[in-house]
Formats: sequence, C-alpha cells, structure tokens
Amino acid sequence: MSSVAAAAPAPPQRTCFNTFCKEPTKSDGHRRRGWRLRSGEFADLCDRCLCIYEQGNFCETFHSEVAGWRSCEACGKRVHCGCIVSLPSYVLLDAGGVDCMACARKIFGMAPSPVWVPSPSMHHPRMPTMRPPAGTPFPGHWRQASNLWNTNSVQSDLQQRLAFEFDRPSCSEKFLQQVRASAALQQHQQQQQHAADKKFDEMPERNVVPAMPLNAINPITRERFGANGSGAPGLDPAYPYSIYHRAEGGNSNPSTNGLPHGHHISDPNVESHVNSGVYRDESGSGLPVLSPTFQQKEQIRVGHGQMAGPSSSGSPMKPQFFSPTDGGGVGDMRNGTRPRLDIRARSQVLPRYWPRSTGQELQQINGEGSNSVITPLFEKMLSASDAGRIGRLVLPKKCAEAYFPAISQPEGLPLTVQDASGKEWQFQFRFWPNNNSRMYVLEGVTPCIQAMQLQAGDTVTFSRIDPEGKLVMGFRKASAPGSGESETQHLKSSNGFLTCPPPENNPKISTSSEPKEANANQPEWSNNPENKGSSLAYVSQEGGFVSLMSKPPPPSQAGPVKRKGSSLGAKIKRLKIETEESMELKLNWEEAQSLLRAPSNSVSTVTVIDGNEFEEFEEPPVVGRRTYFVTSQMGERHQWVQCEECNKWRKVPVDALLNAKWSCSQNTWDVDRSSCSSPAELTVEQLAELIPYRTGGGTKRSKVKHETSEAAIHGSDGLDTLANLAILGESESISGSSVAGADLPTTTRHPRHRPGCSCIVCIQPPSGKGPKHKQSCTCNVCNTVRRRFRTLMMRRGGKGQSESSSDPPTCPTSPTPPMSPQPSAGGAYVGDVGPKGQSGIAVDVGPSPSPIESAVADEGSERRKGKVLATSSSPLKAQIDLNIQPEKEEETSPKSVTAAVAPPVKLTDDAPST
DNA sequence: GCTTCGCATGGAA
DNA sequence: GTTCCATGCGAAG
Repeated sequence: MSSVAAAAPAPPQRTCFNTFCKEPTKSDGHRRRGWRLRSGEFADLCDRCLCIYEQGNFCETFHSEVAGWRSCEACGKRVHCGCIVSLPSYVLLDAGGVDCMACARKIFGMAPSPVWVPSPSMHHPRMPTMRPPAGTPFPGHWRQASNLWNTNSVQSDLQQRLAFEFDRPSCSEKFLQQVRASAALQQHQQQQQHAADKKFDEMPERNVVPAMPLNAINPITRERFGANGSGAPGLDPAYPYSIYHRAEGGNSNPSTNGLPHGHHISDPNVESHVNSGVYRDESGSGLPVLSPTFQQKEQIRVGHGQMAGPSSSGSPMKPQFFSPTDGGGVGDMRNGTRPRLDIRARSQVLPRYWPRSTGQELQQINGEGSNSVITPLFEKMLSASDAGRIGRLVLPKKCAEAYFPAISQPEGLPLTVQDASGKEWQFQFRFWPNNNSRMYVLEGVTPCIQAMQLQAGDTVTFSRIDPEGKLVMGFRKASAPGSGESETQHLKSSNGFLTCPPPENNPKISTSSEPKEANANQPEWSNNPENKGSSLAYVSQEGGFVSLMSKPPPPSQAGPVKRKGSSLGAKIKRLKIETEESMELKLNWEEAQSLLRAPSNSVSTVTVIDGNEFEEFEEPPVVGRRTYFVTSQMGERHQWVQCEECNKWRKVPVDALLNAKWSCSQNTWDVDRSSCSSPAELTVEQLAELIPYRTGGGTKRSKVKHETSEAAIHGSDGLDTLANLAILGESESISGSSVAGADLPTTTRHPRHRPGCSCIVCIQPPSGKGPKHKQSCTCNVCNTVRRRFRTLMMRRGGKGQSESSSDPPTCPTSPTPPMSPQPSAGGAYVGDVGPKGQSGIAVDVGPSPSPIESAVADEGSERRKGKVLATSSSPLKAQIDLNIQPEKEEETSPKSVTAAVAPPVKLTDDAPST
C-alpha cells in the first residue's frame, strides 16, 4: 500500500506530499496541486512530482519499491495497484489480474456495446470495473475506481459516508476523490468487509434491482461527458461508466470475482442482455437479482453525480435512489414539480419500502428496446385500507416526500401514473396534517387497484422512467413466485409486469376507471381467481375476511385479516422473510390447514368463481379436531377424539395434535384401535359421562348425564364446551369466541358489560380488545382470576371429601398431572363413571384457557358448586354469582392459600390449537 | 342509509 | 419519547 495514500489527511506542510520525495513545495501561492484529499484540499506536490503525476507516472517513479505492484495480464507491464495515484492506471479483470490502462483500452475498445453482467450469485455480485469516458484525458477528471469496485471493502463504507454528499450537484468529483482516498484503505478493510458482505448476502433486501439502464443512454451522463469523442474505437459515450466484462474464457471463479464460467461478451446470454437491455440472474431463477451492494454501485455508475447514497446510519444496506433529474436539472417530472433533493428523506426510507422490482418487471415497464432508464423508487404492501374501497393508498411519508412532487397544500395535486400496460391513471397526491406531520395518500386508486386485482397483502411498486420522468405503478401479487400457483390463468407471475395482460385484453380486469362494485363487495380473497384451491373462508363480523380452508397468502405477504385492534396485519406486513422462510411457513400453514374446520353452527355460503367453489362462513373457523381432555384419578391425562368415519371415540395422548378430519386410521397411538372396525373403548354412556353436554341447548350438567347420543356429543366443539362449562347451570351458553373475547351474550343474571361493575365479566375488555395475558400478567383480570381460583380451592377444600382431593388445578399444559380428580382451568368435574370404571374424572376441553376463560370457568365451577351440587353427584355443584364483586371476594379470601394458578394462556383465533 | 372526506387514535417501530 | 401509519370514526354531502 502506498504511503501516499495512507497519509490521506494532508497535514500542513511545505514539503512535497509524496513522502518518497520530501522535496519542498513552492510557497508562492501557486502550489502544484495533485490529487484531491479527503479534506477537500489537494496534495501539495513539488514541481517534479506534479509533473510526473500529471503524466501518470507517479507510481512508477515513486512507488516502484512499494508492495502492490502487479503485472499487466496483457503486456506484462508493471502496474502499481493500491495507491491513490495508481487508480486510473489499471483495470481489474474479471478473472483476476489487472490490465494496464493501455491494454485495457485496446481490449475493451474492441468489445461490442458495453454490457454489464450481474453476478450469477447475488451473494457475490460482480464488481464492475470501469473505463474512462471516451476522450477523457488521462489521468484527468476521470478516475478509475476499479479498486473500489473490485472489493466490497471500500464501497459500502464509502458510500455510506458519501451518500449524502453525492446526491448534491458537483459531488461527483468529491466522491471520486473520496474513492481515491479510500482505495488505500481497502486492504485493511477486506476482512471486515468480507464479513459485511456475508451479512449483505443474508439480508432479505438483497434482491434489489437498481436503477438500471436498459440500453439506456442517460441524458445526464451524456451531457456531462459529451458525445463520442475520439476515444477508443467502439466506445459509446453514452456509457461513460459502462462496465466491461472481459471475455476471459471459462476460468472465472465466482469465488474470486463473482463471474460464472462463460460469462463473456460472446456468451449468448450476454448477447441477449445486450440486445434486450436486460440483465438477468444466471443462477437459474430467471430473475435478475442484484445485491443492494451492486445496486449502489450501479447507481453510482449510472447516476454519476446524482446518486443518493446510503445514509450514514451505519446500515450498509440502505439503498438510495436517484433520478437523472435530481440535481441535473433535466427532465422535470411529468407531474409538474421537480423532485426535491431531500436526500435525507430518501436515506430514511424504511427498508420495507425498498424496491425489489425484478429486472423483468422493469423491462416490462420499459418495453423492449426502450432507451429509458427505470428507477425503482419504492414499493408498499397494500394494507386493508389501501386495498379497500376507500380508494386511498397511504404512502410512506419518506417515500412520498422523496419521490413525489412536493406539495404544500393538503389538496395536493393530480398525479399521473402509468401502469405496466401503459394505461395512465390519475391519482390525487395529497396529504393530511397528522400529529404535526403529514400523512400522504394517493386518492382515487380504487380503479387501478381493482384493475390490477390487488388486495391486501399485494404489493404495489412505484418506479420512474427517465428521462420522461413518468411514474410507473406496478404490482406484485402476494402469491409471488414460489407459491406454486403457476397454474393460475393470469397474473401467474404475480406481478404487474409479466403476464398480466392489458386490461382490455383481460376480461377479468376492468378497464373502467370506475370502481367495480361487485368486485368490491366480494370477499377479496375468495373472489380472487388467484386463489385457486381455496375452498373455505369466512367473513368476520368486523368486515375482515379470513381464509379458512383456503390457501392464504404467504404469511410474509398476507394481508391483514383483522382490522383495528389486531396488530397481526402490521406484524405480517413488516415481517421480512426470505423465500426459504416463507416456504417453511407455508408448510407450517399447510399443517395448520388440516387443523381448521368449519364452525359447526355456521351456515356457509358457496360462491363459485372460475369453477372453484368457495365456501364462506360468517363465523371464525374451529381449529383442529375437537378433543376432550380427560384426567383420570391416577393422574393419567389423555384426549378423547371421535373418529370422523365411524364416530367411535378413541383415546389419544394428551399432546396429540389432531387434524380436523381425524379417523381411526390415524390412531397411531393405539394400534388395536387404529381401525374403524375396532370396538370402542368406552360405551356411549361412559362417554356421556366424560363429555360435557351439548352446546347451545341450555342443558345443564344433569341433562348431560342423560344425554347418551353421540350426536349430542358431537354437537359440542371444544370451545363451545369450554364456554358452557364455564357457566354450567346457566340457561344460556357462551360461544367459544365469546369466552375468549368476553363478548358475552346477555344473561339473565348479568348484563353485558355493565358499566362500573367489577365482576369478572365486566372487568374484561370488550371483545377482541385488551392485552393478551401472559403467565406473569398481573392485570386486574388475571389477579382476579387467581384470587377466585384460590377462593374456589378454599371453598372446595372446606367441603366434603370429593372436594378435599381438589389439588392445584391442572390444565392441558400443566407439566405435573394431578393425581386426583380436580377441576382444571376451564374444566369440570364429571361423574363417577369414567373410562374403565374409573371414577372422578376431570375433563378438560379443547385448548388451554386464558385467565379470562379460566375465570369464567371458575365462576362456572363455583356456580356449579352452589347450584348443581344438590342434584348431582358431581363435586362441581356450587354456583357463583356473576355479579360478585372481586374486591369483596378478596376480602374473604384466605391469604394463606397458595393454590397454583392455571397458566394464563391467551386463546386467540389465529393460534391453532386442538 | 350510503359514500366520501378529513381528522383522530393508537399500535408498532 | 417520537414518528409513522393503519384504520377508526364522525361530519358532511
């Protein structure tokens, strides 16, 4: 490494900046300025050094003994690689080695139109080398930055540091100076950068395609560097920074230079790139993928002097976007207002809005052979609000301020956006004042959204075509490639650029700018032919649409299924996952899929769309096969599940997760009863003792005892049973969801959410709201639950022998099974008849109850104690008044009770359980 | 009663 | 604590 470069910060001195020289410099006020230093000043050189430097012989003269000399692969000439002065004197070759600039000119000058080829592996993108613009005097203004690009080391750091600066006019030179100054640091940084690169590669945002020239002539670069001069033959002045890939045969080593075998200019693939202006990934994906690292480089390349570099936040990945119009003063945006040069805002664009447009998408925008430059600006996953009928697309503030015209009035201005088919849409770009800030929206997007058949979870992309300055809106369906839905009739590529025919050619896509009410009224998911294979879904009461048996979007892209009150949508939206991860989730979902079934009491509506039946339910799905948890006197816990085919009840392990469609053949735990022909383990009567009464019938415990039909058993699913257990003895029942959400129906004993009441019902938040309760939760509800359980235990302990065996409660998740009959949280005692004559069986039903559920259950238990005891042998005969005041109860609760508390487990709709 | 508009709210980052 | 933004919601048409 050159000591010259290492001594980048120029100290005030009177001697030649070249430490090998030490000649005094002139102090006549006319210093001989060499290269620019980081400080912005110039290396102060003596006359001799300056002269040599200007001739490009600085290294050869003064650094000949310094490490870093290499031989030109072509002519063998010694070239000093590393010092700041040597930067323009060589070109790094793709296959390794260097060419001196003279040879590089000869070799590359014979090449066809310049092309740059991305790495076959986005993990190791090819670092482009550069050549000077034709006619640029060497080593004049142009500075080769091959060192910079050859390694990732300097690049990220440098771009971070220079990002902001570079987007300003006249920063290019500064940038290049920085490049030169930083080149000396690269060797020290390589190790660190290697790790950083690895980190890059692991980042999901790596699949980013930069602003790309598609056979493009960047007007700015053309302007800056002039028309084709007298440079090397074949050099296109339109590509002053074009990246050359030297045909090196098949000796490329991706590990060393990121290029695959055969990636040379004669490669048909490469040729096609040249012809089409498309670069693409050769890794087999067929999609052009570039790392952000590459993107940044390419921005530098194309947008020389216009790049909005990454922020200095420390993130090496934050891509920045530029426009040839930015700072160049050319090509004002079509919509009237020049883009602002709010680079800070741009640098603050959140990663989730970073564009991930593929080259194919961009090509579709641009069209074959177009000379325009596509600049992906940002993208956004549509929220339910965005995709809804309101017609407002909330724009990320930073993106709006960075890429859309500046607006000072809330009314904003109309914005013409072109879609992939060339159709132009008129939106209103405006904002609302919001918390001393602004909230930017695009209004009137409904027609466009509908034309694209977009829904929540899909992604809209915004790009810009330069030099026209057109805004282009594309989209990407949530069922993106890899979802295995290639069989769909259209939009199979799941983006707005590939296979979505123009609306006029696609009867499924409205060409009207008027909202399609019919479509809008349809449940989005089921209405979307994209979702073939979907078969079951329900519309939530809140208006949210929940796919049930249907195939939902990947979790990473699924639109929110709940509206306000649920953070699921936002979480999902912000979840950045890689394809592999999404596949994992997909598989998990498929597993979970088998746990879903339609609610028993819900009437479905069948809609036929494109020959596919979609069954919709008004009620949320029931998750998993209904089972009944039973604990014997011996503490043995297991589940009872009914075979779907033969209706026989089978005993399965307590931890078994059963499909909604479970049959004896899946009884792998009991081979003797793994067939429907095997006899039942228990008689129906015995089962009736085990299984609580049916739902919704207003039946009481005593009634259950006389209920002997399996249909009766079947009529109650886990949640319903849980709820009914909770208020056993009441004439009303509570649905499972009501239990979870405390959306209790009106009872004769307690009004729904009576204001001011502190009972266990009223202290709960309204349905679907309120915090989730963890085991350590000390909220009022949970504390009340605990209190009441202690009370219950104490009361039970004070009663007869049956209660005396009421040990700490058990629950399905309890690690220590009880050794005696006991009520579990949400469970209930049943009679003395149990499997194989066992008595004192505690029954848990379904999922682990939440504290709220436990509370209700406990209250039900208490009520049972008081009310049912007199008429039943069940230990749960007491009754509790829902109007009980917890405070008063607390006063009467013994302090010494240390009964275990059922682990609070929040039961949510989206949590699969059995 | 429906839709649209504008702002407010609150969860998440 | 601040900012963003998804969405609720009331007012107006």
